[in-house]
Amino acid sequence: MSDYLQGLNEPQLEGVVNTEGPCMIIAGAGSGKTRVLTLRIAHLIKEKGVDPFRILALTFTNKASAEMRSRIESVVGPEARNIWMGTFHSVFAKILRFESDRLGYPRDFTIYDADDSKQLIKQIVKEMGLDDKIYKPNVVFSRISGAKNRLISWKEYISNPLFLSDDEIAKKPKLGEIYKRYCIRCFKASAMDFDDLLFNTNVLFKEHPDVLHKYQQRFEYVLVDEFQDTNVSQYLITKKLAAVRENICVVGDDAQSIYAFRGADIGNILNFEKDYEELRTIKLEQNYRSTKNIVGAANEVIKRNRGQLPKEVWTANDVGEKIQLIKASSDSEEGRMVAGEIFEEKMEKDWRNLDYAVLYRTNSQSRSIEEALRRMNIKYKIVGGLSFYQRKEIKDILAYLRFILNDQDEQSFRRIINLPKRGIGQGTVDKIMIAADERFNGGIWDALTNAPQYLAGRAANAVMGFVELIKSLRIDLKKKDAFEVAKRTAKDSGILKQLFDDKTVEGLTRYENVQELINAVKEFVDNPENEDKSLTAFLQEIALLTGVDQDKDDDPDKVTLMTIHMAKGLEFKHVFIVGLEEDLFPSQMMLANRKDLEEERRLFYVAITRAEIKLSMSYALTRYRFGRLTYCEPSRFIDEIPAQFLNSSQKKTHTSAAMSFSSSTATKVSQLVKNKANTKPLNVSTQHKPSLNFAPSDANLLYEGARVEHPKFGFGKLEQLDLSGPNKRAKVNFENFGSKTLLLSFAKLRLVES
DNA sequence: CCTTCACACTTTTTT
DNA sequence: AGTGTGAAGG
Repeated sequence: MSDYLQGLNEPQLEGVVNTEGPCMIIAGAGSGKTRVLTLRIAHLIKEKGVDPFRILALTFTNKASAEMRSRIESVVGPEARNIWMGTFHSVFAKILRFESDRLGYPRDFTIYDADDSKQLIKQIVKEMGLDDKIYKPNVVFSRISGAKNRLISWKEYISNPLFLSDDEIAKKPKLGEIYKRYCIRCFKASAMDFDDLLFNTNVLFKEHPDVLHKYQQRFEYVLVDEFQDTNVSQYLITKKLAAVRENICVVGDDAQSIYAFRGADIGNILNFEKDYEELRTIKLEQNYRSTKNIVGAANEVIKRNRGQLPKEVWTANDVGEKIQLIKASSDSEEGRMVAGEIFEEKMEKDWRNLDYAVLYRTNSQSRSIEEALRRMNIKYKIVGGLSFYQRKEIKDILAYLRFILNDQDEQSFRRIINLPKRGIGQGTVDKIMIAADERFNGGIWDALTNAPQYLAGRAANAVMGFVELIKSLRIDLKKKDAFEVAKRTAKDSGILKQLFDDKTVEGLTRYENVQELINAVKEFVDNPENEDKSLTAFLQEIALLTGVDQDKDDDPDKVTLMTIHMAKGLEFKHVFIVGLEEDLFPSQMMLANRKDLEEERRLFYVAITRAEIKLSMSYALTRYRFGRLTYCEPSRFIDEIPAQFLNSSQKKTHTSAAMSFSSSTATKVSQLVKNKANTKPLNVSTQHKPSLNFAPSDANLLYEGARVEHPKFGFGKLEQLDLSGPNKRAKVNFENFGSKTLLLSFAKLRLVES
């Protein structure tokens, strides 16, 4: 037996050596999934003599693929570099670029990010004279995205009465038309959005059998990681590619499916069994990561979901510490308690910062944690959130680079045409776009170079200045490498100078960020692992970066802060799950139906199973949301963990959450308010102390004219009640604070019997 | 054409 | 709280 097979358990070994034919590995959390996948590939190369060029391995993040690659390399050597491995999006972007002419796209097509897409949708909605309150970019975008992920083209969409009547009922009858225009505009702009990369790959394979055939021949073995998170579009691509040899291996865990909102279809796992009769199914059930307490708690939580694939995750590890439950009076105290806990435990056990992760449901929760960590001088890093490449100044430079390569890229054009200010306002831009449409067959560049034909002198001159700038940068592109072009772009565009002249702190940071970007291009060009050093390749790479990829870190010893979604696949000695409050986690958006709530529960399961040795969960009784203080109740998820796994001294019963809120919470709240009042002594005397029995009334019981009590503002008369729309409001005239409009979703009002 | 100010809306998660 | 949009005025 080869030495790399040592130490594998029975099913793991089976997963590694049975390389032929369709195979599905259901891998429980922490069961050594990545190990099996990497060794399987290593085995293919080393034992079966498969050419690495003929292996296609698809992962969810670049980080996962980089890690797998290096682990394979440690077994088989540098040959591992030749494996086709990457995210779905990056692998098929590469293929699409190569085959772009088949679809009528230029090789240097632009990849639109979600921002670009929404911006374009906004424009289209406006141009169609529709109400952007009804056709919100986010909603429209997710509808379009959903259609593409299910491989429904705009043509099918607008000719299918089912969708149309759906949209009629949703009072958005024009969605199909928007979808159509959106696709046409993207194509005209020589741009593909994220979903197009998969959608168009499907089109490519469907309409060009010879191309499909080529790749079918090339890839003898197809492997898919995180299979539970693939959507129909992705599944079909892999299925088609593997259709000839059927050497397809998928690895996933239905209990960790957390991307249904993005079109991931858990049905793929179930269908897989139907699609391949000869399917070999392997279950990895032994958890090597976590303590018995953590595994036990996770099992109990996930048991509440229906329709799981039967499996029993167990561990031979120690029982370990019980799960710690932290109750805080406010979000900022939650941060302090978490930071304090880390500080103390680090001293006590001699652990390092990198042993810790703080996980939350929404990015906005990071702030209070950051503040506390900073105050205690604990180094931390935030994974995801606003990434480097999403910063304004960076996107500005990137827009220039994109436009140099693709002068049909409308979104980039709009971004840079007047940046820095060169006297080309909205009116002129509109004229240019109209001229492009009417006189130049949609060609933006032609419209620009012929500006004097239809623009007044001053505006025309400004436009010609811009044209000259782009032209000269383009000449550079032919002669010099991507780094030189990026450097000159930053300089010649005037952006660098503008930032340099801004002597504020933010201005300096922005200036440094742009320098940083130029360095990134340099690194890209200098990196021998990148075969393609073109500017296009660089732009593609950063467009498809995933959140977990971008930690180019000097000092690795940092506490990790991130959303639970980003944490999938990672592990830490001590994990904190913060913000375990109703309406936050589970999110209020996910309470409507069982399916959504179950996805939230799987998310909770993912969070729990990230912990190796210790798990802490926290909730706060008050929290600032939308800039307002709101009152919170502990999450139902806390109750789903049996007491035997919890640190009982802290385990509180909240069978009557409202009651406990009225006593202990109310006093804490008033203390909190007092503390705050110290900085603003004005309020001290007028601050209301809620009644001892204060408990919020059901919003449905409220009526106009009622006498109500608010924990902070005291007594008042309900003057106006607006229950229409999602934001139910009440206008209350308070005795001591005057008239205020309160959102009922936040404000707790008690009906006072008269 | 550009700047400033008031406002509304936001927070679900991401390739 | 923070950002983005639209109106008004310069």
